[in-house]
Amino acid sequence: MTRTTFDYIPNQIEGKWQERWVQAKLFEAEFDTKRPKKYVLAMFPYPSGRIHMGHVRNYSIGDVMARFFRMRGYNVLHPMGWDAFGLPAENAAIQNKVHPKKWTDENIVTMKGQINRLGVCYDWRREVATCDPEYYRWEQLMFLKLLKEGLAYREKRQLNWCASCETVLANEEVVDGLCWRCDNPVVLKEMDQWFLKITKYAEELLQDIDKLNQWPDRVRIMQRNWIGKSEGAEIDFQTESKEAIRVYTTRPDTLFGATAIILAPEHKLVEKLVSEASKKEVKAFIENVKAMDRIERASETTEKLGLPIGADAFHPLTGEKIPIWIANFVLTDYGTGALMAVPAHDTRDHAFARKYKLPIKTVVQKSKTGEEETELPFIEDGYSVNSGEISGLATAEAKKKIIAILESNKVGFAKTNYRLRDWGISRQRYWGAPIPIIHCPKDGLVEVPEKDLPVRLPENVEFKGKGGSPLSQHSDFINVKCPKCGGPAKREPDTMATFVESSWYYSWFCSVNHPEDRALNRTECDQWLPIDHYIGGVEHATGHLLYFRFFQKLMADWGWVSEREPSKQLICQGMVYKDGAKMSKSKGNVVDSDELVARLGADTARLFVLFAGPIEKDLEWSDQGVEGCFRFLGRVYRLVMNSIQELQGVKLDEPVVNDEAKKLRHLIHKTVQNVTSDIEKDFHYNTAISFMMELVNSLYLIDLSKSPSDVRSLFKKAIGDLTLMLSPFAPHMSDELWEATGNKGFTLDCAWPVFDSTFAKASEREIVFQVNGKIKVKVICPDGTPDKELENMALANSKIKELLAGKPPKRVIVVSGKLVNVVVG
RNA sequence: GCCGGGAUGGUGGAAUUGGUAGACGCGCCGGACUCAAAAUCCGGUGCCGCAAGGCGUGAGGGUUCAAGUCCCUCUCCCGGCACCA
Repeated sequence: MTRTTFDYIPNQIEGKWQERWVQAKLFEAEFDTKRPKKYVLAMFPYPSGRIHMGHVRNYSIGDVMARFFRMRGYNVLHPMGWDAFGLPAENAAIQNKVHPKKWTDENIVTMKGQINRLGVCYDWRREVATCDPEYYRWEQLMFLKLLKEGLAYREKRQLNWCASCETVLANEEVVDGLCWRCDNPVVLKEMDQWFLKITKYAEELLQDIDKLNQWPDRVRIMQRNWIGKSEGAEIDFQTESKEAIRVYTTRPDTLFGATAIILAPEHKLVEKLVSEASKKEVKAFIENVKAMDRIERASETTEKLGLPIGADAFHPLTGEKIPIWIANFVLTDYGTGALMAVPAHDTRDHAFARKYKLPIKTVVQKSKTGEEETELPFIEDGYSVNSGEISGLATAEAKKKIIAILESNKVGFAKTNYRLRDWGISRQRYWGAPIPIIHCPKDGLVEVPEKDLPVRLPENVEFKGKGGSPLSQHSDFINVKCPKCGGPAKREPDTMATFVESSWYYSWFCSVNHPEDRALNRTECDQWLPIDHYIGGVEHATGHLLYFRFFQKLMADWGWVSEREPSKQLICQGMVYKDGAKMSKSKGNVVDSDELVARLGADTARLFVLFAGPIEKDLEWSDQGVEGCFRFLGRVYRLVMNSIQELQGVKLDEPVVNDEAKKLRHLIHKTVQNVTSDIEKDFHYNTAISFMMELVNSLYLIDLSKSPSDVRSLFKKAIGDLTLMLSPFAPHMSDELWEATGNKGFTLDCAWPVFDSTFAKASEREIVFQVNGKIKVKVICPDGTPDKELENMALANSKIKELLAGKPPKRVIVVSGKLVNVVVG
């Protein structure tokens, strides 16, 4: 049989099918109640310029899912859009004098073209770019709703400020404490900012993590830690001034072991309580701490410094005097900004007490009777001692009881704390959604009336990179009339963080046509949500992936949607590396999607990123590996094309009589079974592909011209099933082969191949005979050979007999269909 | 420091509940085709050994008839958090 007549030339195949798919509106999804739904979503990209291999991998993973589920009979929603606001566009504007909108729009056109050349099956009717006023107007409405509900508020916070550029910098723009653009030192500047009260949902966000059993454990753990729930108590320590110091502790049972009260240097009471004698020293200490930059101060390795302020507090239960200190490691914004130091039962307090010679008082011991020595610091649970009424109680009991005592004395109460902070959304930037607020000298903060939404970004703006955000310098935008009093007022110059846009885009995709009077169409959202499979990088674990859960809960509370969790399953794909480093322009190890597609085709590109390893693991790029995938597709193409002539008129349902045919039938059914289960079971694409390769390798060994009719019939079935199974991975070539083998339509509209488990089961098995666990003999037996028979065969085997040398076996272990292990002494 | 995840041939990676380690791909070696090369097709390929055989899943112990898989100790690598009272 001649096998080199057909060349696999992807360029002649792929563009043609991409056009046909669009013409046929093949990827447009409409909800229908007759079929089960699947919402497959890959995290939408920032339109940075061109897509990179990480995108290719991300979208290929989703595309195979979408196509597979569709062939399996699901109604699949598979949309895509653009996270279009953000800093790089503005930097491009400053550096290259391009308007951010123009820059963004052009990038979207480029990237959309690149994605389409990969043949990804998106329903582009649902596309959204978040910089579209029709999108962000609803976000502005959400902000106003949050404000009304007290879930959006304004507060002073420190920001990175470059005095030279006169601008606020994002954390990632501060490189080693210097401005990334001008290399001048970055300072902290206190400014008013808007916050969203995500902490109100801390408990629900935490509780619901338990429901996300199809999310990777590491992400669930990261979110749990990020929310950081801790249970304890707040306790008041009276002072000589009128005001008590309130501390937070997770170990109220160690109250009797407190030998110092330590305040954050910024604590409000420091000034009131400081003794005349210590004033100067304390002031210097505070100045010193403030001079330290944030990163340095937050570092655990920074030396722990403290200073007594010359005043005492009184133990709430014993009245004992306890010195008040300030220390650099006490945080203002956690708990109450004050703590009781219990040196005997806290590692850090212990070190602090030893350094400054504070008394160390043991109030918890290891064993109830105290016969076992308690090594300090003893931070585990134990039994209270020297603790008045709670002495003798186990830690858990002691906690409960001491809280009851504190509550009855009105000096303390149980308290739950979270490490989760409210979400700061103000950005002193142009390229973002304006915050719909007006500052009126008379009426204060005034909401922009809903009828005036959206607050549009002005287009005629200058980008100098100096003097603050361009919006704050844009007088037409800034100077407005107060909606309340009509007097002169100023518009809020800040825009919203782009994480706000990406917190709800997935629900926008549920509609093709959007209602004019509401953000979302609830019916359509309820039809499609939650996302069934959400695919993206793990770097969003405690950012986007927390924010979008928060927004889903908000939207559910507003009655916009029913579901309280946005995504059932999360898949975090690994990163793409080359030469041991992340692909980046600066390292010069970038592989361009378009170039690859032009040279070897989209199908090869897709196949490689899926075959090179499991989707959740990092992937090392290999040009030779890519070639291998191209070779495989070429092999498939030639196999099918070369068989068309031979298979003319061959029927699919010939009775199977020959052994060779039976073997082939088994192989086909086994392959369908394995490919199907590998895709279904956690999307093991790499092994699914390898099973198809094995099938192809076997088919190549069959010489059709010499084969009986049952083999020819099965061969025809094999290439049909193969074409369909390959369709999600290499859709262009599959459609081409499907047509070439005399079929009509698209493989995506075909049903996924099915297998018969009786044929998928092997008729023969290789049985291993072991002596003391070492493999000695391998024999082929019919499937289902009884254990007893296998045992007899092993014992009768000449080789085994020889090894036993007449000794009687001590034990014989038979594992059905697998092995016989003969144990001798 | 704490919390996760890893370590398998020359290489990317496979291995249901403990039951034939190394599927599939790459690379390499050989063969066919060709004047020749490329492409293609076929075969071989964990290590040591001529062979019989032995040794092999980061290191060392253990449990078991049987361990990549379970338990203990350790080394190294990657990721997250980083004084959270």
